Amino acid sequence: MVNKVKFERETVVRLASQLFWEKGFNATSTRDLQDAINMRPGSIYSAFGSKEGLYIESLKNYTMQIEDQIKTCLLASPTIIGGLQTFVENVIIKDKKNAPSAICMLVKANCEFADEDCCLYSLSLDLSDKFEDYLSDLFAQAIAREELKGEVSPKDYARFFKVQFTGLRGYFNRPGVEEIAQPMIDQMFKIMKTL
Amino acid sequence: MVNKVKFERETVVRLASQLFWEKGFNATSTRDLQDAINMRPGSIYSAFGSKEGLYIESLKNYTMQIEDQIKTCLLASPTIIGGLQTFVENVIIKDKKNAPSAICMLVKANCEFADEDCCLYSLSLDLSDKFEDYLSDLFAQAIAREELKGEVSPKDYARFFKVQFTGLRGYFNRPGVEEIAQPMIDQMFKIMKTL
DNA sequence: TTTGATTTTGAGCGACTGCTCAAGTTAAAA
DNA sequence: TTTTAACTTGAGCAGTCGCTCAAAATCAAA
Repeated sequence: MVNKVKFERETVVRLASQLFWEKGFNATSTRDLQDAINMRPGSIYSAFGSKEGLYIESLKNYTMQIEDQIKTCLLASPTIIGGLQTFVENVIIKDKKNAPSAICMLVKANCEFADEDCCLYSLSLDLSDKFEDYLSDLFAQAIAREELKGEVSPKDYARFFKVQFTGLRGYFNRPGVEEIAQPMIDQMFKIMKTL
Repeated sequence: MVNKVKFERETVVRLASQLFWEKGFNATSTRDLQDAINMRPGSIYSAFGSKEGLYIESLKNYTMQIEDQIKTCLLASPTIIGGLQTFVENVIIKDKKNAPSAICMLVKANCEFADEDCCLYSLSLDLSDKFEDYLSDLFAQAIAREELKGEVSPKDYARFFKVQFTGLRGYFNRPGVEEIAQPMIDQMFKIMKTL
């Protein structure tokens, strides 16, 4: 090889991810992306093939980051449910100031792509399924550790978690409701333990 | 007056509403709209001022239709909570086949417009607030009729309802999970009664 | 029937879109 | 130092966008 790429793929994808997360796929122009990731069209298209290609990699990267964030919370908590609650609090309360949007990028993707044949729509479903599976595993462990009663299946806990988490993030996607976030998260976990 | 408009404003706005709801604001081109509402650019722009103007009227119309739908359910039910549950079941289960999207158009709007200065973003917040107020009134009545315990404020019930409803609609925005909708809605209302 | 204010039409403008590719730059290997 | 394959650059293409406006069509009133 006589020459190497000059950009760091991971860094570039994270930057693109931030922009796509904030503005959505359609409202992000390739010029916006050029500025955000500091690459010219030729380089972008040789590295990612298309705007869609870059979006795909951005969305996968986003999902990976979410799972990493959960893993970090789990390591810092003696219980799985406690770790999950910290994660939810971090996302809804702590990160809110800096995050590109209060709403999950996966949910935004699922909202934006109406056509069921659209490959970005199916990608959002695939990643969402994988995330649900990951959550199911966690809840299975939580049941095994007797953190939860287990009268309900791990899958049902995962579904409940996703519905609550998505609903809450949507509700808090606006200014001036910060003070009620903590009690609503407390309520979510209190209810979960009674399922 | 020497000449009258030939289109029916209500019909046109409903048609536009369907298209905007399905595809979102950015992904709906003025050509798409022309075809959907059967009007030429000149007529559209003299009647609505801009694509944004038509969207604003469409979103307001959508919100009005939702409240009408709730009112219909309330009239057919002896209790307020029963009427609300029928409404939720209609939206999530019955309407799913025909509706442009499983996700509320207001939520889609709130997702799509990232810029806080964007007037469509503030509109989505305004309409969402009004809907929450409408729900609060309903829950206040439900408490007065002793359908709910009332240890929690009407506003808190409204918030709970919105979070659950939005979360559920997001979860069911995909094929192949139809059979678990009813139990999840039952769960939502069961939990609400214990608040 | 004629008039004339009003509405409808659609060709097409300027701006912007995603993307291409020839020319320029880079740096390891010869 | 020269060579050369790989990478970067950015002018610019073809297509689409939101929107305008002169001309045609409409129809109640005169």
